[in-house]
Amino acid sequence: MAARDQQRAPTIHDVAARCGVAASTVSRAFSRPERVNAATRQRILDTAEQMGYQPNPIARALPSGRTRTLGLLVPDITNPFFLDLIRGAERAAATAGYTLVLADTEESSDTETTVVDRLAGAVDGFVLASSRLSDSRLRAAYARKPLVVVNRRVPPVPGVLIDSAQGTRQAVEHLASLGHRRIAYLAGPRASWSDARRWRALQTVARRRGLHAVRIGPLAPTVDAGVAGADAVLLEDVTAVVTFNDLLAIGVLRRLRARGIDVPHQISVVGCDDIFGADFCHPPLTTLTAPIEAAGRTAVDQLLGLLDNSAAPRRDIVLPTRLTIRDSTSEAPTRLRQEVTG
Amino acid sequence: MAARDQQRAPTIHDVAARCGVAASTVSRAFSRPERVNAATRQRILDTAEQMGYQPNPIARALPSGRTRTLGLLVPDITNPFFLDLIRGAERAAATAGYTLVLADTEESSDTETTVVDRLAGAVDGFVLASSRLSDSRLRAAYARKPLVVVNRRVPPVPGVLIDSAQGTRQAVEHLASLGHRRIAYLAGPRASWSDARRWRALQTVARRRGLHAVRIGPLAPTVDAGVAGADAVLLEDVTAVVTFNDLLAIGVLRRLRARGIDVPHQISVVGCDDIFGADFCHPPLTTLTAPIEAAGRTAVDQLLGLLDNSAAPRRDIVLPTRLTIRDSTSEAPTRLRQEVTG
DNA sequence: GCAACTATGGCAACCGGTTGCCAAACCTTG
DNA sequence: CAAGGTTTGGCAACCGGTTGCCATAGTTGC
Repeated sequence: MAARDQQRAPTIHDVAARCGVAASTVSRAFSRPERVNAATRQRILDTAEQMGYQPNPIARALPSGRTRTLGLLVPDITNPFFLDLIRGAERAAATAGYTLVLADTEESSDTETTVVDRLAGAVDGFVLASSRLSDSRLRAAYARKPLVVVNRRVPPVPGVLIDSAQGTRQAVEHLASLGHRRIAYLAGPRASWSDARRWRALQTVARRRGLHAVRIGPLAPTVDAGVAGADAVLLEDVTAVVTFNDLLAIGVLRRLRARGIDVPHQISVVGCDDIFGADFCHPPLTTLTAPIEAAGRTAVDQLLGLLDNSAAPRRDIVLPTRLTIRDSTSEAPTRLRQEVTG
Repeated sequence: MAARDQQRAPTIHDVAARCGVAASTVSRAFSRPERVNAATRQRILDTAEQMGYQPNPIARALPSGRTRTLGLLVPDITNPFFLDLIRGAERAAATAGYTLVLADTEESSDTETTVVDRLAGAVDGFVLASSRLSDSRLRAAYARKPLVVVNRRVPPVPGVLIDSAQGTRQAVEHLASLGHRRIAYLAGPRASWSDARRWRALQTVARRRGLHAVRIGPLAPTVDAGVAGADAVLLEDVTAVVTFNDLLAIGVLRRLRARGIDVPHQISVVGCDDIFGADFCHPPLTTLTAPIEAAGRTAVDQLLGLLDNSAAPRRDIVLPTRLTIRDSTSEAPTRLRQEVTG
């Protein structure tokens, strides 16, 4: 079976020859029906069908400069958070007849730059999720190509933001009403916009409710980091932990369990995102449910809007989170010291 | 900020003009360094660098017919199994300097055909994971384009197979040694190659060990189907369930828990794949660990091998699974009837 | 019956690279 | 110094479509 003999795909010229017309007529039969006689057109369409003609997207893209392809860059495919994001983006792209190119930037700003440069000529625009690029580099990229960022705020680059501030408020009030007085926040990556937002929201509500809040981190947004973070939490005199994301929370649950600490009765844990698994880990995780798939979808829709620049001057789109209460939170233990510090 | 003014990217001609050479010389400066004077070449490279020239991948692909892009089609992005597969494929593609196009075929053979047709001109080859295409359609596609299938055996199309037969044998022997005599198999989709393999392996070992095995299904490979399947399991007089995949197993765990049935002491559960979450569900799942990411990587490597048809006539690559014992299996309950039937 | 208009299809340039072929310039060598 | 060989760079065709412009034929109106 040596060399595979790819039979060359029929081109517009093959169809034209078979029909006895010019290639341009065949082209128009597809793209400008009104410019060609109905009978001729039908004949061309029939022959094309019969020959199995498929327009070559590459050749089509060259003159027009439009590939009907979108690039989605994520810092780490490994993270299930991005699974939902990819899913939403893929759905939206497919619906619009666009193709999605997926790339992992490996949490590296340099890799991200390289990939953007390499792909720039091959896609009509980018969705950069949790970009590690600096603001200025993002703006520079935006000047070259249509671009939407997810979970970054870099005007004038349009962004889709999952805002956990509101959800965080709910989470802290939930904890407060359960009698918790001292809580820890397990922070995410230093550069994360979401992390900053969440910590600020948490602090604000904690102050208003008279709770004491300590920040631990920054940490990588992974299960392993959560395992390590749990030990740090135990050094603090707290009865509840709020984590940057569910991966961290799951790591915390695992470690606390290994150390024989009962969740939620000794320590309550609140995650963020409600990723796959948050509902069946042990105990099922109280978490901030984030519309991740919607974010992916929205980002692509925004990008498509940018592409036909018909669209009005756009602003960031903020999607809210909400608290989902499961079994990893309960009343604060009474046996621990709980003097209110302020 | 009305219409975005995309500054046109510099082309080979712009660089050529700036250097006072012909475009072809610039092209050769990149692709055939030995065909151009070292000094000239350096001058060109410098100007290109300074002008921010990036070769246009589309234009490059047109004459060569090679896009350095691979298409990965999965039946359902929602399934975390494919997350690992995507990850492996993306890594392998990136390593080889290839770009990955991702598409969801929505479990539909027609969608899959459409997507393959649409993408055929834009990619150098396909990886079809758990394809829903018929054998003949797969062979037809293979005649048109380099192609690798995952978890399908359709000679002469090269395949990467995660073979759970060996692992299934281990799983059944594990259950047998724990005293289980009657086990149920929760089957996956009807068209699944893996499902057929597993059921056959399970039956064979069961017979040899004098166990009774019943098959329940076919079922969709989802958590919800597992929830429903659990009830069917309870109608059978069994002490253990082996499921087609972890999603089903997680559904079973959830349902049994809801019905107050203790896993593993009343019923043992064995999953398959060891997806994200299998280690932290409750109880942590005994499962067949499948090298999913390796499968994605291998499939892409196979495909790349096909592309420089240097490669020798290739055969299917079979990757083994192995049993990972966690806490969802234990000794068979003694209070249940256990007469050996057979 | 002729001018003016419309419908239809072909020609050729173009998108941005790649590459076969040729020619000029330079280098060897006897 | 001439003959032959080697370097080096330019020209032009090509990949497979799209599209502006023109020509022809057919239609309409007066």
